Amino acid sequence: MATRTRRSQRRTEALSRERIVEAAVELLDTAGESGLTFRALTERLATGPGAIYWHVANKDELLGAATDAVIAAAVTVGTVAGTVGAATGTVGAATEGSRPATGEPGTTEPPASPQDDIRGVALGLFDAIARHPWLATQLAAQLSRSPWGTVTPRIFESIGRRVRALDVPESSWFTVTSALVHYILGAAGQNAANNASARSLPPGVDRDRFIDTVSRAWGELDPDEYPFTRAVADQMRGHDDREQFLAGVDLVLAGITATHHHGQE
Amino acid sequence: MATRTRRSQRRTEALSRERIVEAAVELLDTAGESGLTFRALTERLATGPGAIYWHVANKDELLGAATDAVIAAAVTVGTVAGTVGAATGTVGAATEGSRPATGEPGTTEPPASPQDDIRGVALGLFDAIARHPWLATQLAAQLSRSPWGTVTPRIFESIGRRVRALDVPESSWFTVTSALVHYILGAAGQNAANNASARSLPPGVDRDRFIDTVSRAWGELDPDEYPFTRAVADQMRGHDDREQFLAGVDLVLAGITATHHHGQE
DNA sequence: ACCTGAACACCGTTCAAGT
DNA sequence: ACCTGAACACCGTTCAAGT
Repeated sequence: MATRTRRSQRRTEALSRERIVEAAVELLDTAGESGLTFRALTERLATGPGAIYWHVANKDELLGAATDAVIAAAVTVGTVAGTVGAATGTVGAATEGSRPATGEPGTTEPPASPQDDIRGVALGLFDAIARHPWLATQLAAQLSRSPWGTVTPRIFESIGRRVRALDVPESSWFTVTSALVHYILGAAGQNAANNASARSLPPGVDRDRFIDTVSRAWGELDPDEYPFTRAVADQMRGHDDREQFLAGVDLVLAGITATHHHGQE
Repeated sequence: MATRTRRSQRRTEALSRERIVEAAVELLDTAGESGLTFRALTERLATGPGAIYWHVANKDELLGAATDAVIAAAVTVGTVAGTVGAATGTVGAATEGSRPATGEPGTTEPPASPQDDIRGVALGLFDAIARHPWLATQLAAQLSRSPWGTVTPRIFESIGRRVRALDVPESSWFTVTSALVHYILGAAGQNAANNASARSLPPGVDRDRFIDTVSRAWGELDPDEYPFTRAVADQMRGHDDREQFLAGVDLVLAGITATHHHGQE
């Protein structure tokens, strides 16, 4: 009933699309996908549903805008650390994807290779999706609703620029970039899904214990139907999520190099 | 109002979980994700909501069961054409993934390479997701709800067995299989998303015109923010979806071979 | 131009009651 | 054991009315 102590917080700023999207992201982060309702939103923003509908067409558009804002921030910061440039969606732009990661262009280090650059962007997306687990579902939904929207091109552009820096023939740019983006979104999405369900477990069960649980469950599958899965069940234990993710990126990068050098049309 | 001519069809069979899941899949296929409601379901099954709740815990479980049934069928048929074996979820098992595809183990052909085998399974999943576009969203949702569920192991097992047939060291099985599965689900999901929104366009606009539209939209993006995406906009035109998908699979396969042969730990 | 808030249609879920 | 169907709580969305 009583929502913390935040109720009717005497609106200071005027309502705006930006403020609404910001509140939506907060709600999604703290209360999950099912926590984003117009009633929760109106309470948090101390207004009525009609006011929100003045700035936003409907819930789908709101979810799309929230997704776009977070992705835009994650992808923009990837470019040059510190130089945020033109972050159109400003929600949390300063902190998104800040964790520097393996081969990120650092402070005094020599310019990174295109490969390291790609790893950096990939990790930025991976971390953003890990921080906002609802992105896993929403990215899929958003792409269904409008692939001509802004979120796909944003990701595509960010990866594609680095692909251009590899020695891949121009005729393969689209195929290669698509493959990278698909792997990144697939892997990051699955990871976020894992995190989301780890979070919903009985409290006191932390991340490691969760992987342990899944690993054990896989180890106890029917030996006739799932021999392989049983066999690798304990390989998933102790593996760091981000390392695992990067290993996959490297696999695709290796494939790109191999395919290009051998020149098999 | 009037639902075709199927209303109150004098239930012949007794209600069962299987029949409910089957009806759910049909509803999802014909009416989309928003078309699956308990009211539509009760009408189609000529029963009340209470009856459904006797067999199924809630909507999430129903969606999970529908997803699992379709994935199980798609993945099982991939093994040996015609020998369906133990198809636990029988929804449309006969027709799922039947289109033989490039390197599928055919009638009189020599046994396919592990690579061709992997391409076959990947295409089976790709086609299943293309036929049931709601899978794109539901796979993501399902993995969030219960990664210890049966759908992940099913896909993992199916790909993993073929990975074992490649000359990859056992210590890399998990990483390599994960990478393949992530790419497949990511790419198939995005493709299904495209199909889904192509379908929701004003009628008379077919698949080709849709890609044309997106391609043109990408070609008209801001040159300052999206130079790369603009440049490859017309590469996406005329590209066959399945070929594009297989090219990505080949890229990952090439990466696996390259990484293994060079032995870079 | 921007906001209010009651009202509407619809949805997932429950449950006392039937067979 | 299995099914019925009215009822409940809640949700997205609308709209006449206000400023």
